Parts: sequence; structure tokens; C-alpha cells
Amino acid sequence: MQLKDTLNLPQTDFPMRASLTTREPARLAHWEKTTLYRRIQEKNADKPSFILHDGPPFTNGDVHIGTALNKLLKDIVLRHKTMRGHRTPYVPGWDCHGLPIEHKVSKELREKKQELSAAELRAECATFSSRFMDKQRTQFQRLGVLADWAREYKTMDPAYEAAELRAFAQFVERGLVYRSKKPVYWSIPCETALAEAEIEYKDHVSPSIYVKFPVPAAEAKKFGLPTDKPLSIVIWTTTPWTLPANLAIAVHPNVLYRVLLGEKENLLVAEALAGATLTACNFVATPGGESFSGRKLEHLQARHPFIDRASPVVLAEYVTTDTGTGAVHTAPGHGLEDYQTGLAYKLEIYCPLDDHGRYVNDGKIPAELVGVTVLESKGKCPANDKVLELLTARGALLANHPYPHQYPHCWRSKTPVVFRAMDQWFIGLDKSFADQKGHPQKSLRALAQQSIGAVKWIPAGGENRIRGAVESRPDWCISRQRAWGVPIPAFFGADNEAHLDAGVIRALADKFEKHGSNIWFEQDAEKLLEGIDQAKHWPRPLKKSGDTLDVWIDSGCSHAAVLKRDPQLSWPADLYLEGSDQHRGWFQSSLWTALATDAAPPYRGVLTHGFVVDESGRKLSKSDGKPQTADDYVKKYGADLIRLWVASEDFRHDITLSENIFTQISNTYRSLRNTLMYLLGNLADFDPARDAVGPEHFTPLDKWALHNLHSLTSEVTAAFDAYEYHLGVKAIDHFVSVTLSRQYHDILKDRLYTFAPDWPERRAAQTAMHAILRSLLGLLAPVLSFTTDEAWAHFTTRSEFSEDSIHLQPWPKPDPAWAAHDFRQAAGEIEAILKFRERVNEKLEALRQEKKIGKSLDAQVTITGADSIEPMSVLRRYAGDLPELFIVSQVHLVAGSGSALEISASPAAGVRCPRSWRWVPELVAVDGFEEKVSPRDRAALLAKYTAQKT
RNA sequence: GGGCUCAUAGCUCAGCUGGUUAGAGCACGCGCUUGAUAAGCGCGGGGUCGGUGGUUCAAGUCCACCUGGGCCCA
Repeated sequence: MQLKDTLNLPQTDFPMRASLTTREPARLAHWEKTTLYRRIQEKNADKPSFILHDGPPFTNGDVHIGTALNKLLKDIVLRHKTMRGHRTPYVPGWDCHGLPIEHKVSKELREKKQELSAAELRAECATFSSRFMDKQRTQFQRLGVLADWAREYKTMDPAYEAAELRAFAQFVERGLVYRSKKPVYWSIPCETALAEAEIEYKDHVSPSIYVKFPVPAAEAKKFGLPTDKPLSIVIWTTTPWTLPANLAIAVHPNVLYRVLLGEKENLLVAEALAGATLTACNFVATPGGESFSGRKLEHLQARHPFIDRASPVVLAEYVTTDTGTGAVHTAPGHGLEDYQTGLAYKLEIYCPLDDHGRYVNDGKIPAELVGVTVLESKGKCPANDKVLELLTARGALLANHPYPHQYPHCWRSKTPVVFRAMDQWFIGLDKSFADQKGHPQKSLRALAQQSIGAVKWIPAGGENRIRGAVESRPDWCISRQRAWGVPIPAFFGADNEAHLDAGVIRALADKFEKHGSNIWFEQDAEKLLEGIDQAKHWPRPLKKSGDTLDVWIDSGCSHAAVLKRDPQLSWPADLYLEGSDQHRGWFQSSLWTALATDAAPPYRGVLTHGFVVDESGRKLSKSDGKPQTADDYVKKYGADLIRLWVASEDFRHDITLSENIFTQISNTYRSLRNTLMYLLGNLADFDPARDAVGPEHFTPLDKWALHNLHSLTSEVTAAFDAYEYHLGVKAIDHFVSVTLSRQYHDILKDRLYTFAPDWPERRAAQTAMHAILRSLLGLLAPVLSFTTDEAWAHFTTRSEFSEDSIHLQPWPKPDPAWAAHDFRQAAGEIEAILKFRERVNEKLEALRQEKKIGKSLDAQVTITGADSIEPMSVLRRYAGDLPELFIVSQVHLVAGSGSALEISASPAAGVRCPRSWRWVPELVAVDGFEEKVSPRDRAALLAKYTAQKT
């Protein structure tokens, strides 16, 4: 027998090569077969629950790497909470409705030249949504996301829609829903409202005109403006047809405005634009003229140029001095900013256009304009022409130049779109109401402001962010002129008066629950209202509404539709975990709906993460051709690497993704895997029940290792409990690569390999290693869920798969003894010695460079100095252990008188034992072996082979 | 333009309430080992802490401004 064959070398089938992309699917199948999710839930059935409520991803594409990041964080959180002893039912969800899907589907249909009814279009959308749900589900599962996929929720499920309508009924019942106008993009040929996504910006030439708004002398006097000649405020616009709807002139409070003194009249414009205006209008002004800040002009009542009404000066921050005159024509019914200003100044949201883009006869529109269309055809806009005629006739037009710019066009009809105020449904955020217990509430907004403080926001900045969003947002516009959504169950009478009633909504919710919301599109109003008593007294005939609810109502009601309805779950959730963009999205929509229904937030805590960016810190964009989907990365690296990436970065800020980073993550992974393999290999002949030894057999080094394990476990536990996974992973990485690989494991080789298998010192090392492996697998399980499970099977059953799983184990709990006095003291002393070893290594390295030694065992070390110099006294106490700890053959401690310890190294003395490679004074013979070995190796050989024989 | 937020070695991160020559792991370079071997060990070279100015005896750490990035608004 060769001496090498007498060593106890590591043995394990746990492969060094991970081959994640092939091994992971097999493990997924194994988990599926052994019903892992269900067993986890059953195991913790009587534990306190931790409910993470899943924010539903949108079902319009493959899982993006950013979505994967989000889902993996949720999975890591839940696996950790599970191990910490919580019941963690996880019901994933899907957000199915919405414009992007409707958009894609109608585009496909249009290419096939298919014209579909709303109901048919919706069926196509549902199919589309289902298709991507299936794809995404598979992709999430591949990442190792453990969930109750059989109970997943979908916003297009009839039961979900019904729950949503019931929640909406509560808004209605509390008087929070009202109807008001708001400008939307409108395509005249298509007679439909458009969303941002349906707009194309194209080059377009508009008339750009300068228009005088006269200031009556009395007003001028009141504001200290000159009254010697007629005075006008000059506005500039590229949409003359909106002038009939002008209700105000906006100026910037901090911009200076100047009176330009002309021969016959005076003009008021922004000082910074005076020159440009004079040139454009060919107006000659004499020097002089006073300046006023815009703020001073507020409430000045100018007159409309061709309609008999005032056009007051209002203040707006968005006014710029880039173009125009600094005085902005404001028509609240025809622009979003104008609309906001209109709301602020309580102006009418005035829009005198019908669905065909024609001026209506409302008694205010000049007779010559009534019936004229604003729709442009062949470069001619009749409304513009008529308005220009009117202005010219009144002498109000100072200039008119063609103006090329980008203008929004309808993607379908290719015509310029118009901004047009339409009746919309809103939720009033500042209305007082009585909550479900009858308690009066000042407003949803007030309630939100006070309840936000009760939620734990992680990171803390999230609270500021949602406060800002809640405080500044306008009333919630909840109606959409779309088909793919939950219909707004409103009805209109002959005079277009709206009927919206909580009772009717609930009755309709029952119908939806049974038949699906498609019945809204398939049945007429009478049929829909059949059997609903609350609608009996409504006048007839009735028309049903064509609008759907904002999709944020859909997902915003998930806490009601899911948490409250699923008996396994509970309300409120312990945690919502989404990207930081959801402060203005789901976190907020969920908050509003919960406040309306329950007067409390639907979550106790909200955790947010940043966005995936590339190596230069820029957002991932499709155009630079980098892989975007989770599958791209899974196929290349495997799920555990992606999981390790997620857990290695501080996700509270931006998360960098690059090849380079995956190379780094792979290295970390390999190092972790190798260490697991080493532990498994060295525990091959170790059965804890038979071979474990008591703490009295631990060497100080073993105690040091276990003490470090104790610290590590505490550190990782604290980090994971605080959702700071990257700190935990860093600590583990450090422990594995330094404490174990470089120190403990390296030093231990002599003991593990050359001692007789049963010698207590060797069993002590294995006892410690067993505890270390058990803990490491537990600490890593939430992150490396595949690899730790694989190692667990090898650990417990010496096979690749086992019925049992690391994910069924409790979170590692260190033995308190490892932190007790004797462990702590041993750990401190060993730490000092290992620190000192670095200085020894420098000497050994010098010797190595001189080619005098190869491995450190070929050397001997002499340390000279007084006991009073640290750590000489410790070294003396450990004199017998130093060769082992330094991994050298001899260590000599010599008394000395210098001020520092002196270290010298030289080739070891004596003869080299061919078995343990240590240099000893002499070698001895062993029966059955040709070569002589050291006395200790002889004893080991005898012990090993005698024991085997008996 | 506004709100929130980030900026420490090539990469990922530490650095508490301001106080010794700014740390770790990985990567990199040079060696060793070949009994963890598509592994392991040793040594080493890398940072004017995004920039400028200020407060202070003392600033990566506090303040202001600037530059660049991210999310959300406008």
C-alpha cells in the first residue's frame, strides 16, 4: 500500500462543478414532486404568519431582469422568514388589464385588418394576458421562486373584478367619486381618446401668432400701469383655434414684465422677450417703460380679444422666457398645464368642442365659429383660419408666422391630435367623508398623511417620498376611455346625467362574479340592470358608460381582493416589496383604496429597491442590445448566480448588472461551493451520532472556529432580519474565504488527513466542521436555494436528492457555549497567533523566493524576544501548537532582550516524513510499509489498520 | 424645472454619533503546492474617499454649491 492511500483524504460525490443550468431544472422537478412548498407551509402552520403581498407584474412580456430582481428579493425574504419560524403563504399575482396590452393586441389585429367589437377585443386581450402569465410563471419558477402558484390571483378574474367593484362601491357610497372635466388627447377622425402611448410626435407647421389682450384703463390704473395710451398684454400661441376657450393669461411670478411704449399703444410682455417680440411684431417702441414682477400682475383683468369676457392674469411656475412673450394664453379645457392652473384658480374647465372637433353653440362662441371644425385637412385648419380672421378684424393680431415644430399626431389616423376636456370620473382626495365605522374623516389625503407615519418604510427615505407624492397629487382621475379594463358601472340618462350608485354597483359585482365583466360589453343597459332594485327609479332610457377604471384601481384593490378573501392570508400585509417607482404607483393606489374601505393602510411595512443599471450606472435600454430578460441570464449563469447577485448588492439603491459583475459573482460562488465540498469531503467518515466529541476535546483552534461561527451567525441573522442581505453575504464570503479556507481548513489538513480516523483530535475537528457546515447551509439557503439544497442532500443522505430539504430546516442558532468564556478566551489567543502568523509568513515567503523551501512545512521558525513583548507570552503558552498553527515543522521560542520580537525562518531540521511531510528528528519503521515514517504517523497507521481489522 | 436618492481601490461593499498612516473580499501581478487540483496556500501592487468652497484644533464622515447617475413628477 502506498502511504498516500493511508491518508484520510476528502471524499464526496458533491461535484466541484456546479453545472447550474442543467442541475437546477432537475432540482425544481424534485421540489415539485416532493411538494416542497406545501410541506413548508404545513410545517409552519401554527407559527405566527408573515404575509408578503405580491405586487402583480404586468402580463405583457417576458420577465425582465428587473422584475426577476424583485421576485427574487421576495423569495429570499420569504425563505428567510420561513426558516425564522413564520408561516409564509405566498400568493403571487398578475396585473392583466391596461393600455399596453390593448395597444399591442389592437396593433396585431389592425395588421390583420380585423375590426373587432369591444367584447371581441377584450377576449383577444385576455388570451394575450394568459399567454404571458404562463410564460412568466415558468420563468419565475425557473428562478426558484417558491409560491402557491395554484392560488395565484389575476386582476381579470371575475371574482377579482367583483371584489374591485365592491371596493369601488365604497368610494361611491362615501361620496368620494365625482364627475368633472379633464383634458385628454382626442383623435377627431377616430372619435376616441388617446393615451400617451398612442401618440406620435411628427414635424408640423403651425401658425405662431402674437395676440393682444386689451387691458381696460381702469384695470391699468389699479395696477399702476400707464393709461396714456391703450394697453394690451401680448400672448403668443401656435394653436389659434384654442383662443375661443381662453380663460386666463399665465405669467411667471418671478419674471419681470415691461411696458413697451409705442406710438399709438403700449404693450406688456416679459422683459427678456421684449426684443424678440418687437422684431416679430414689427413694433416700434420708444425707450423707457416700467417693469413689474409677474407676481404684481396677478388678478389683473384683461379682456378676451373677440369674446366679451375677462381674461385674468394668473401665476404659473411653468411659464418660461424661451419663446413667446412670457404671457401664456391659458385654456384650461385644452392643455394639461392650463388645466392645473385652471384648478388652482377655480376657472371653468371650458371646452366648446364636440366629438367631431366642431365648435358648439353654447351662446359664448361667436356665431361665425359655430360648427367650424378644428380638424386639419390638407394643411388647412378651418378653425385657425376663422379665428385669425376674427383677430384681424378686431385688430388684435400683431403677427402671424409659420412655425415648424414637433406636434402630437394620432398614430392611427395620422392627424394632429387635440387636447380636449372631457367628462371624467374622479376620486376626491380632499373631501370629508364618514368611514366604515361612521367616524367622520377630514379627507382621504388627511388620513393618508396621518397613517403614513404608522408604516415602516425601508429605506426610511421612502416615507418622504410617498408623503411628497400624496401631498402634491391632484384628485385621482379614475376613468379611461378604453376597452381592456374593468368597466365603470355608470349609466347616463337622456340629458347625459350620470347615475352611479353603490347598491347598483354591488348588484353588478355579483353579476360580474358569476358571468365575468364581459357581460357589460355584451348586454345593453336594460339587461344589465335587470333585477337590480336600486336602479328601478332611474329615468329611462339609460345608456351604459363606455369607460373603464384606471388600472391602478385594479391593482390598488388587491389587498381587498386577495388578502381579505383568501383564508390563508390576512389583512393588512406585513410587507409590500417593490421598486421605488411604486411610491407613486401601487403603494399609493393601495393606500387610497384601503383608506376608503378600512381607514388604515393595507401594509405594516414597505420595502423598496432600486433599478437595474449597466456598468456605467445608466439604465438598461433595449437599444444597446444587452440582454434584458431573466431567461437570458438564467440560461447563461443559472438561477443561483442571479440570486447571489441580487443578494450581493445593496438593492436600496441602483443595482449594477454587467458581465464583469457576473464574473465576480461566479468567483464568489465557486469559492463558496468549494468550501462546501471540502466540508462535505472531510465529513465523509463522520457520523455525528457515533463520532461527535464533547467540547473538552476541542483544541483552542476548534474553539476559535466555533466562536467565529457564533459571531458570523449573529451577524448574518441581524443583517438578514434588517433586509441587508448584502452585508450578510459579505460576512459569509469573508468567513468562508478567510476564516475557513485560508485559516481553519488549511491548518486542519494535517489533523484531518494524517491522524488516525478515530483520534479525538480529528473527531473534534470534524465535530466543529459538522456544526459549521450545518450553519453555513442554513445561512445560505435563502440565497443559494438550489446549491444549499443539493449540499444538504449530500450532507444528510450522501446522495444528490433527498426527501428532506434545507428549506425545511430552522434558521441556524449558534450554541451559546461557543460564546462562553473559555471559547472567547481561546478565540482571542488564537486570533492573536494567527495575526502574528502573517509576520511569520513574510519570512517564509522570503525563504520561498530564495528557493530554499517550497511549502511552509519545509521550514522551521525561530522567534526571539522577551515574554513582555506581545504576543510572546501567548506564543509560549501555545508553544506545542505553534507548528500546527503556522503549518511549519518546528517553532523555537528563544528568550531575548530586543525591543521587538525577532522572527527568523530557515529550512526545517531533521528528516521529512514521507506521509505527513513534516520534518522530524527521526523516522521509524512500520510493519507492512517499506518507507519509514514519523513516530506520530506510525501510531496513526497502527491505530487505523489495527482498528479496521478488529 | 421640482421631489426623493446615489457617487469610497478594476468590481461588490465596510467605514457608528467627525479624531491614529482609509479597510475587506474578489479581480490583478509574482511565487509555492499538486494529498480540496477547471482547486488550495503565500506575498505584493492598487484609492488626493465625484469636484469646489466652507465650519472645525481635526472631515470620507457636518454645511453650501457644482458635476454625473437613478426613480418619480412637471
